[in-house]
Amino acid sequence: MKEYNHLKIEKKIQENWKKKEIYKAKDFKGKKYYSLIEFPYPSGDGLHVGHVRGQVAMDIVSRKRRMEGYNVLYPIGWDAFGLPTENYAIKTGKRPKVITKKNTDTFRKQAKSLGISFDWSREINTTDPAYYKWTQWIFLQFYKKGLAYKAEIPINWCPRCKIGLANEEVVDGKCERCGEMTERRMKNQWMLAITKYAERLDKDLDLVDYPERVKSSQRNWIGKSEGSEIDFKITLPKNSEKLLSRFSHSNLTTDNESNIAYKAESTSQNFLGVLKVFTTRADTLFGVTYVVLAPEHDLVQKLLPNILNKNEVSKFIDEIKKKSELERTGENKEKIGIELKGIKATNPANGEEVPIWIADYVLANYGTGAVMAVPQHDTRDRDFAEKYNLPIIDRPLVDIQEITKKVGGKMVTKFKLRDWVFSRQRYWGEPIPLVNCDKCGLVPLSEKDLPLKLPEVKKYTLTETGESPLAGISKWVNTKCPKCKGKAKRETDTMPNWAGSSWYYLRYIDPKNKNKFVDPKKLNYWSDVSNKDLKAKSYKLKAGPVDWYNGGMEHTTLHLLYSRFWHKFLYDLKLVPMVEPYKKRTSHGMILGAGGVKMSKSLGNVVNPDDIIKTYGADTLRVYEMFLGPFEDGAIWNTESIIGSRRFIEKVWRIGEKIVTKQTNNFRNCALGDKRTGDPHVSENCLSASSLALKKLLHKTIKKVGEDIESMHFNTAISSMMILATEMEKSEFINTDDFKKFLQILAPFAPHMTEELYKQLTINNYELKIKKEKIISSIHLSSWPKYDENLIKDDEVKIAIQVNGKVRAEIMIQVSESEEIIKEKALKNEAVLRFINGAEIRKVIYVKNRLINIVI
RNA sequence: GCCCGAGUGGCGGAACCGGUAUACGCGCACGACUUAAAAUCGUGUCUCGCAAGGGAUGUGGGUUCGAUUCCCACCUCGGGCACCA
Repeated sequence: MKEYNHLKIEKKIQENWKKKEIYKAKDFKGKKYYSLIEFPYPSGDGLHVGHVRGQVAMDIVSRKRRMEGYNVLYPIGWDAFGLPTENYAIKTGKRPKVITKKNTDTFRKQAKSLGISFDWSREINTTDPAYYKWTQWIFLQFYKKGLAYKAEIPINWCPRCKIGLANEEVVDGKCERCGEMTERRMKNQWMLAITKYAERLDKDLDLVDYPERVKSSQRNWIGKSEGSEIDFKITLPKNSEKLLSRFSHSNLTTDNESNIAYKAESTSQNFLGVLKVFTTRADTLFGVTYVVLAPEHDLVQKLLPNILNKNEVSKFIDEIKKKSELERTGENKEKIGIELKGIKATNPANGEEVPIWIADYVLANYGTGAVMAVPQHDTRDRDFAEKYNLPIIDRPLVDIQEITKKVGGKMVTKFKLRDWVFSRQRYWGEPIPLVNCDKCGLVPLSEKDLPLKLPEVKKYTLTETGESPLAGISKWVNTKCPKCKGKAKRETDTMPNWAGSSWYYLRYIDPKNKNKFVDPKKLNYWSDVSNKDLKAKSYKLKAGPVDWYNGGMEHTTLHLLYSRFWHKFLYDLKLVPMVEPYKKRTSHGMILGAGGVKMSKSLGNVVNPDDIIKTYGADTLRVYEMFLGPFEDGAIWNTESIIGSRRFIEKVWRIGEKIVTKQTNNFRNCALGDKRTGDPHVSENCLSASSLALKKLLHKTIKKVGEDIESMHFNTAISSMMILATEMEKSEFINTDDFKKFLQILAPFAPHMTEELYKQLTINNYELKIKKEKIISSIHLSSWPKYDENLIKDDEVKIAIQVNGKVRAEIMIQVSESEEIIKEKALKNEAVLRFINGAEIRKVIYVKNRLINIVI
């Protein structure tokens, strides 16, 4: 045994793992555990230290589960469709497929060099036709159920590049490439009706174990709110003089029968329509002084003939429509609007006629696209009222439910969530598998024609009209209708990069299946659904197949929500057994560069894991990243501190070396066993006080590390192992079995070094030679050590003695000693007496095994 | 503006359920080993004070025998959402 050479050891151990396939998950074998990380986008920059953090954390969990006897599925794949690859292809002329191949090769090599225990036999790639066949297939199921539909919606249009941009490509309202301000333009887009699942996506968060911040962020995004829908009748103004006088003299009663009666009057020939508003504050109905419609509201066009200032209004609407989302909703944007002159709305609560306005601060796609304005209670309405000199009146509040009922409205639930814009005018994505037939209209491809492969193109840039590059390949576009065999054209849009990642966790279960997206039997196994469960149907309102899913906070409202939506849809089609895909979700914080800034190429502060592995080794990098700080928080990278983790690894190595070369006294040489600890190898005689203390410390550490891994407190787990290593190195006597237990709990963190030492120790273990036991193949398949309850209890503890809450002395006590005796001891203590100084003792508080507080 | 999260040494951070604040690591200083250096090991390292002792967990209050922990107000930073009626 020689000096610790991480390069040699790690290479050797990794080759051995590969040969023996020890991380392969086997279907239908024993109790399963499914741990998952978000599969990375294989960018040209290679693996980031941030990826490493998440992969290592779940690797630790997965390794511990294996040692606990679970059949663990810890898979990996590539979320490879996406813009950076496509942009790189445009710039270099290289084929996206080739770029992706190169990048995934790099990522794979890097993950392997980190010693992550992925099951490489299940690797998937979203750009592989064998994979996206099923992405397209699921899309067609959405289509068949009417949940995938086409709609004219506004997109971000860059007037200089003459292309439509995805929201991700618009930065501060400007085109990411040329910096031109983008405009809104109407375009026919594919949509997925996620809003149909809004209620369930909100409610079912109760069924899963997600961090509170993730749940609240999703709930925020879904934006459920309960309110009232109330109708305002629109009429030509009548009795305007009478109304004005009413307005100024009306008393402040809230329960006004004559006002309600007034409602009937308005159903005259002046009636023009009904304006439905949504409000969460129906209680303020008596404070309404005007109503506002979104400029895009359908009713506006219908009312136009009756509006006196229709030219001005039309002009106003045109201007608003041209504006981008940012211009319209940007920060501190001043609200603009225009009154629809010549018509009035009637407040159903008191029959008052109020003016009707349209304004940019009312959104067409939320609620009913119209609001009742109560400047007294709403700051936005107040701003607007002040600007346009609209009345602001104060009226008493009434009961929401009561008033809603009284005015003939109803209580409703609304969501902020909007349907998902599912098409991209891009090349590097899954083609949408439908054709437009002149005769039959939109026709989906049949399953046997899937996958609809992405064709090769010469240019990846968009066409002149802003369509996908696919639109330029007439050979591909012009096809036959699957239904009537007549002429048809393919859809040329592709899916967003969120498509492939919405169901990938299911494919890992059965990655090579050619006939189904996943085999239901395998899915049931990996979801822990037994035949018995199937009969009882008790499993449905649970989450699975994934037991533990770790990923970044940045995916909380997009990927995580989208994949929950797809899963629920598949559940409704009876294709997956449970309503939720992920039982438990955790999120890690970002790793930042020095000074707490994001790592970026332009700042030159990007840390390449390859360099760290080369210099310090994968084990050191793994320990370092886990030791950085609390896993769920962000962390600041500091290359200078890595040395601490390396020292720790080397320290453990030195202890191992000492044992292997027999430079230490080993309890094993003592005969008989130890009755107290039940360890057959340890004799009572050999167990000196110091070595018993070491044994106790070991068992406490086993307990702590086990618990800390479960709660992802990796930093404190490592800290406790550092303490143990220091104590072991100091100790004259080290029990080989005890040291092996230490190696086992360290193994998930530093899998290479511990594997090597474990092997060395096993080979050198003379008892095993005597027993002719088989040499254990890998520490990672050994059993997670159990701690001894008796050994984690202390017989003696140090407690503090406080006088008036201040620590004045410390004493050792036996745990078995009674409270009275301990208090007596404390009151006799010299230092304590000095502070009491004859004063009257009012109270003595004893906290078991902690402290005594004497109040004087 | 709203919703989360967080403020502890020179730095990253510990502290269970309200019970000895500053574990562990980095850095720094000194010492041992060495011809020397590196590595390693040891000692020290919040602050004021010679000491006895006092003061410190963003700030100011409160509850309590006792508060980093609970409550109220405020300040700062990070993240998310943002004209959502």
